[in-house]
Amino acid sequence: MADSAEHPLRGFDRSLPMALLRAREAVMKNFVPSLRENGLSAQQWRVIRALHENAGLDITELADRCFLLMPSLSRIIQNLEKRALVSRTQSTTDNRRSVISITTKGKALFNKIAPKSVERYNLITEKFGYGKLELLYELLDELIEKIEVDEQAEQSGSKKR
Amino acid sequence: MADSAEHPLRGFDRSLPMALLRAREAVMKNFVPSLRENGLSAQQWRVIRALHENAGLDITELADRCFLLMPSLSRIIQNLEKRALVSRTQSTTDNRRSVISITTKGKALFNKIAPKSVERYNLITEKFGYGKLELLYELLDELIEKIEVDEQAEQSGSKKR
DNA sequence: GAATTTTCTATAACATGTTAATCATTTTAT
DNA sequence: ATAAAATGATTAACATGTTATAGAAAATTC
Repeated sequence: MADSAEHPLRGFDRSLPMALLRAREAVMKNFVPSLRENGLSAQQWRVIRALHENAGLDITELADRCFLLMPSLSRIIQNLEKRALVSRTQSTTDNRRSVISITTKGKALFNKIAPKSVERYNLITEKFGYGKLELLYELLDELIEKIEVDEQAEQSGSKKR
Repeated sequence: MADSAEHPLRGFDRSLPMALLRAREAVMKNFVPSLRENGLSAQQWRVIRALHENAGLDITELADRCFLLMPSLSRIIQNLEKRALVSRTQSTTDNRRSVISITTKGKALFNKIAPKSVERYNLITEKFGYGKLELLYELLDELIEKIEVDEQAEQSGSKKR
């Protein structure tokens, strides 16, 4: 048996979700102010970035890449559309589908913000160490992988379907 | 010079905030359903836990421990108060201060949920490995530490006060 | 090919995140 | 002691998270 049955509820501010949340907040503090100066939230920035990498995505695809839920993304797109940072066209092959693209204005904003983000990111890499950062990525990926496998096991196991 | 100036904007779904977010979401999926069955959000559960560990906290202290902003916490307490899971009294030494305590009903709910959370946590520990989990904690703590130092340097440096 | 099911998107309703503003109550400065 | 500043908590206003629901259009089944 593993040494996993004797721990009570962890120190709470030392729980895993809390640790991840704190770390994320600490990282975000490096990026949010510069975004805010340019009138963008972190989520809006994610959308802009995704569309800059690959313009012409339908909303479901965009939600997947940005890790946003559809209702949130739906509102975000409406917002960005009003500001003419993105544009929407209807798919010719599927009338349900909207295709979102970044506009010239959106690209300009991206080009204004991106260098600062790179700079911030490099600063973090420098302070924390490249090796440790890579190790952290690996651990996070592995954590996700192991946990998600678990979910599938539960679905095909205890639950129906 | 470190090897930090040559990276363009990272692959995006491979950015550090995104990796931390994904990991956190994956972890939370293990806890949220059981909380939800008992009518609690993750944030409400944090408050209940904090008060179970130490009843009689003022709201600022509670916000700090739960890593919640005051406006959010203010609303959460109002909600929990309506449901009689926590109670509020006025500080005798400082009339601005509210002191929040967990009620008997709140404790009962805690005792109902806590075992399941422990179980879930142990499962994660088992799947991911105790050593890796500890390593992850260390890395996250160190990341936070290094980044926050950076913030202070900026504050006393380029910005005033 | 009509009925059923699935998919894509949007909306509803409520909780939370986030910045700014407000208000009352200390605390500090003078 | 009074004015000024700081603190504890709430509210306002808006964006997002989250689950459920709805609607239209495709895909599937029969």
